[in-house]
Amino acid sequence: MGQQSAAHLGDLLRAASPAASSQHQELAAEILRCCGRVIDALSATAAATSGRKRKAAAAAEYHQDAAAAAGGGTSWSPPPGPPLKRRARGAEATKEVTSGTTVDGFIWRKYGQKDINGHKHPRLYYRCAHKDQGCNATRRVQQTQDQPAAYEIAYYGEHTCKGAATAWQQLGAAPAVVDFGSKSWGSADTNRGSPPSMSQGGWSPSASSEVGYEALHEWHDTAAPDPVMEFLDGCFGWESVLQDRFDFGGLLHDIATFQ
DNA sequence: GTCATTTGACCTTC
DNA sequence: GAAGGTCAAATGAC
Repeated sequence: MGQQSAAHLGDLLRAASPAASSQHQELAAEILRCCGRVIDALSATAAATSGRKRKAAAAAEYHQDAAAAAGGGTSWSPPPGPPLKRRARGAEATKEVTSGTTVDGFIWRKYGQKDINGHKHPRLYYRCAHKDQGCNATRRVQQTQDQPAAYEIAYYGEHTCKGAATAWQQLGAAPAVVDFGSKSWGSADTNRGSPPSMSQGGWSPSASSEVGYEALHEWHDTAAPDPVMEFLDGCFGWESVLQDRFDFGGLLHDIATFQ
């Protein structure tokens, strides 16, 4: 999507000023190159992960088949049939290691806790609070041993609930710039104004991304609207994503979240 | 009274 | 049989 948007930007710049300087052209080309590098890196990461276990490889194979059947899309759903009582060890997951358990925009409900062999701290199990909507997303939180302030979080399944999507829409902004650092933790009726699940550590957006976005908006609100500005309006969020959180684990999760 | 969390039991996988 | 993941009754907070 970023690649297409960058190409679109190049077209708009050419249309806006046919005699545009080579600097503009070079900038658009650079954006396209960046997108290409990101996609290559993500593809390599996915391939490495899927090759670790037979089951993961099988899941990747299913993924590819499903994507092909869907016309090249990248999202997929688990195979049909009754849900497994228990997921296989080493099943596909999106993992990230964070300081704190992070607020990721979803409301999680704890459903279990288990002492794990070789781990000093118990493993915590969460599922999406919108399970009643058929959302089967779960996450597993494990406090690391060597770094007590760090948590290894594994996400399983996709969010199919409406809650997450509508939250973005209601805030009227690109997902990347939603202010999770504020007091608005999900819906008030389900969460009574408290953070979703564990809150130690937490996460708040960097000042640069939040202030930067507002400043850019203020700047461009004063300018005359034109196609280029409309395009940029929809893309400011991407800038803060890449600038603030450019680690592949987090990026993979961001992508899954945005989908 | 309602809802989220806790925790022991049960189920599945290895 | 051990270990990990989930269920569901009990418990506590609001």
